[in-house]
Amino acid sequence: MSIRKSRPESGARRIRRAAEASRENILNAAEALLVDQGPLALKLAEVAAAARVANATVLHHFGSIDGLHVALMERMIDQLVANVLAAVAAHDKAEPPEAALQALFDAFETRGAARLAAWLELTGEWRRLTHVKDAVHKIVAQRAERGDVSEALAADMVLIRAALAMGVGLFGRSLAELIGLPPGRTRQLAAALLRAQAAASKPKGEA
Amino acid sequence: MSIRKSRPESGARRIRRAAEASRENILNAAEALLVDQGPLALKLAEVAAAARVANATVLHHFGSIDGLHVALMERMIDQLVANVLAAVAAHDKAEPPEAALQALFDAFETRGAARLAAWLELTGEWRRLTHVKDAVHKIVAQRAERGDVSEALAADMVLIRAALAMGVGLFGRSLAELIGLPPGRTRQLAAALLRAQAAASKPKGEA
DNA sequence: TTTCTTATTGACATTTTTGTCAGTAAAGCT
DNA sequence: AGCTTTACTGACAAAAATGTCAATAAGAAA
Repeated sequence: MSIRKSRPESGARRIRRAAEASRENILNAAEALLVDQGPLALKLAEVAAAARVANATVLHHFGSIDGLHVALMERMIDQLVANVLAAVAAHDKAEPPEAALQALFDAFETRGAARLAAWLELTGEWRRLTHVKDAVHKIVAQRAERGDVSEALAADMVLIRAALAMGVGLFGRSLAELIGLPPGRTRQLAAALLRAQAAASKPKGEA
Repeated sequence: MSIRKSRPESGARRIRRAAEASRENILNAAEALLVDQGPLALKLAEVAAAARVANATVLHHFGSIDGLHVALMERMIDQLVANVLAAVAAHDKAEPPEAALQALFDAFETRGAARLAAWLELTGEWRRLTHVKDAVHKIVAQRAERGDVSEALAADMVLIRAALAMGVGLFGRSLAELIGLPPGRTRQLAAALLRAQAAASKPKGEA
């Protein structure tokens, strides 16, 4: 009477990946969930279902649901930082401000980077991720170097642009929809804002 | 043996409020939790404890935890809208742009209005709250009227300013802290940005 | 093939969170 | 005072979410 069923009898043959590949698979599913359903969708069962593995598999690889959260945050932060650095690097080259601005906004809007940031802020989790602080400093340093400006000015630039880009990336689409304007309108306006400032700072530089 | 304890015997005398006052009390506690611990802290038990009532009392007044969430969102939205409208109204009077800008940023930063917005965005809940759409239209209309500009221009102004103010309100403090600048720096820079634009739009108006 | 490692899983256990209900008591009314 | 209404509560039930574990099986190595 205490005999376990010896065969799963579910037709699907079991998939076995390398540990790293499996982690990637799960993180991809989790990221997709976060991006288009919000942080509340990051339940163990939902992630497992989206990744098409058993709940226990997720726990096997990440230890706990919190472990998954942290791993996901770190991966997304790394992606975001790489994109932002690329945007900054692109800034000094051909010097078409448009392209660099687009790249910057893209970095914060694609794949829910802004949503990640919002999540980090709401939960206060970013304080525990050393990732974040290092990344920010790296960006400031690179902007100072590439843009050939003082550290202080670079810090200001990063600060205001990041705040603006996050606001646009997180709320831009929804706000435009609410007001009845096309989805890309917010980005246009934001870019115009930065251009106006750049133009004004040529005669006399502030911020 | 099936006798219930007939006396609660807990020394504290039971507090009985008018229904409306009780709802307010609970909403206040919930709002405080949301603001300084994030949406994840909005559990039934935590809210009840913060409001110093029993779990069942919360359910009695709001039906379910979701009911509480909706009620809280609506109340916070109303507060935010009132503040923004006041800021817009203040704009045409004495015409010190500084004061109006400060009021605008205050509206999005105080009492976690920006955090509310982020929560609404992340969960997608704002689509179900007719509150939001009405409020936005009211703001656009009032800006067009008070600022004596076209509807289209007013819409653009509201769009970009809201996005900026939300970005600043939500991430401003944390970003400044990360970069190593004083907490109010983000607001200063944002105000400077808007001023630069206003200056540039005098000769030829765009956005 | 046989052996070995370990990714994978279902069944189960535990914890957390939400919801129900009958009974209690505080305030207004007659 | 008694009566009525209903805010309030503890005890309990139900549901949801997380975590444990022993058994299974896929792939690589021997």
